[in-house]
Amino acid sequence: MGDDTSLNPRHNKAEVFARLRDAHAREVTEDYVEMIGDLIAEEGEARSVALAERFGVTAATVNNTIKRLERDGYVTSRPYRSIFLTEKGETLAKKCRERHRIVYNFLVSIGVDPAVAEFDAEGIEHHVSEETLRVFDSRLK
Amino acid sequence: MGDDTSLNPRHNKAEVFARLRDAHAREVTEDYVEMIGDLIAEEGEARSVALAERFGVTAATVNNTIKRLERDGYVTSRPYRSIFLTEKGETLAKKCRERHRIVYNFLVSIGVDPAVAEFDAEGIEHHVSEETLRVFDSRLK
DNA sequence: ATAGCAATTTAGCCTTGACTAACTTTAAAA
DNA sequence: TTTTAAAGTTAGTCAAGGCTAAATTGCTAT
Repeated sequence: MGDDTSLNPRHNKAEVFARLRDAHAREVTEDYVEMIGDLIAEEGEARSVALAERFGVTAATVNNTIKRLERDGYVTSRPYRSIFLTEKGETLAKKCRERHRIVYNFLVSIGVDPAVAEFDAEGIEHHVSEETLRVFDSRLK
Repeated sequence: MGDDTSLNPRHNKAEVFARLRDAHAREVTEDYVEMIGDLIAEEGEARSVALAERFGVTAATVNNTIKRLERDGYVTSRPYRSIFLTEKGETLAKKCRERHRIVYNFLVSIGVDPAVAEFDAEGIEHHVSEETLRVFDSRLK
């Protein structure tokens, strides 16, 4: 606040878009830790090949992404071995899973077809603030 | 359908993520045509400097994006002059503005603070399917 | 024990969308 | 009319997130 653009609220959109760009930067990370968590729960371990199949990307792309997640402290991995979540990754995965659940259930509760809700929730979940999430959740009670 | 992954619905997520990636590719385009439309409506013309200020990016970034929008047929522009929407751009802008309005009004209607709703709508609008949008809209009646 | 296949990694390429720095054009003030 | 500031453009860089092709590793069945 205090800059010239804040005088007119109609023109003060830059912050909104800056936060939007931040959200984008986090999306792939969130989707990966969530999926790695799912794979460990469902299949006992998270392998590159399973991530590639579920995201619909190549193994090379998965490899790149896992390196970045490792660099950023969300996962650990050793060459030719499966992938593990760190504490940090585990925490994020849990938060994302819960958020996904709330968004999905909310959409279904207002009458969206479950298949469509699954689709939309995957995109929407990354852009729902804590406050909006609480409103969604309160509507499920 | 018909591929091996479709046998187990839990594992058939690739299509969801492919559509999510498509949505991302369209987001910047949608935000720009919407903003260009707003600027023309509010100020009579859309200049690079105004786009840069409202999105919170540099003039160089705006320039790059406008070139891409021009390549893709959404806008026309001549060097050192203001930017115009084509028919195609106009149509998209109108659709986006309407979608934004519905998402925003829906969030406010369920109790989200207007400032938060403005924030969240900017991210959510790109990930709401036609069907979910209709459900949102029907709830506003 | 090893041959061969599946999984993983590496290398190199592309586009998008961001940046800075330097340059050019336009338009307004002196 | 000239100077100068604002606006726009260009060039070069970077990271993310895709891809293909080729090399390497690990596992399994013979």
